[in-house]
Amino acid sequence: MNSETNGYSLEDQIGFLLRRAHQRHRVIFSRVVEQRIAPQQFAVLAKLGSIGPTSQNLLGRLLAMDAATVQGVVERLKAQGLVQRRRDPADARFRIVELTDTGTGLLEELLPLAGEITVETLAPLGADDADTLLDLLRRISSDPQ
Amino acid sequence: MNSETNGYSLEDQIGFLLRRAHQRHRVIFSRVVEQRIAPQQFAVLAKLGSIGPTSQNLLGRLLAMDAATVQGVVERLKAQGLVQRRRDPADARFRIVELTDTGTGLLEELLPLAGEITVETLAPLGADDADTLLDLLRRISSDPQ
DNA sequence: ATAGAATCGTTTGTATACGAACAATCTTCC
DNA sequence: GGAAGATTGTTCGTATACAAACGATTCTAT
Repeated sequence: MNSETNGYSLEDQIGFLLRRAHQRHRVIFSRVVEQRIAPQQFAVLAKLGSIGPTSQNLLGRLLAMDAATVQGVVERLKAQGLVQRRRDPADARFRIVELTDTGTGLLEELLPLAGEITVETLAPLGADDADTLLDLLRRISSDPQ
Repeated sequence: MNSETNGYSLEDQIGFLLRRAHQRHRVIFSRVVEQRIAPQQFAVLAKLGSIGPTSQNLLGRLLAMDAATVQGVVERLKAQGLVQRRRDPADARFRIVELTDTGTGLLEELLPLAGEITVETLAPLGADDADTLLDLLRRISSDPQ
């Protein structure tokens, strides 16, 4: 089996291209925020900043993160003192996650940089193509049937 | 700070959309191959199938994987008996990775399914839009400056 | 020939991701 | 009011991903 005997080209598969694009994004993210925070950790801070204190599970759903994954992300944020957790008095199952003052401070510092990350990642494209790409990605970002 | 006081929308950021699209792809991949192999493990098998025995590092470069990452992927493939490793007699630094018969067999079984994964992932789009998406992704998949 | 640079691969530490099993809690519904 | 079922969050196991430090080996320039 070799390249002559099959027509499969890894480099043309959507999975490979998504992975590459994501890699590029991570590098840019990391550089722009100067390694001060990891991407998903920032996503949690941003979401908390826009909707306020929330249960961990809802947070996960809003950010498209697995319950086990949010757990880890929130845990790491807590270890850095950026968020805190408390039980919901009305329902002891819930754990309300909220920004600390430190977390709010960092978020306010980083928010202005966030748009820059998308712009830089899309830099090889013109404005129209960039919009098209975002639109097409939105259309395939729904859950599979 | 809340949604009224800042114009940042996480859901419109390229990183979030790439992540979501990648998630969708993983789910489809996993279902189509019936959990018989992980995505990057399949990528290694496919690459070995098309170019033959290769050093681990070159394999990584061709697949856009970090040296440490390929190491792990190859290790797991080896544990399953799908590839084997030997030293390059000409240069003792290199470790040549090659498919075993079992690995070749599995690859031949799965290759026909591979195209299906891309097709299903792109299913929400028409043929033209799908081509456009692949093209746009290719253009932002290069390494950042 | 040899010191210094470069390359290859490994290991360690950190950060996602997700399936599966589980305890605690809450809701439903008889 | 109590059993059955649903929901929330945790833990465990596995699979990427990548930075950084490292040992072994090879190359390069003198």
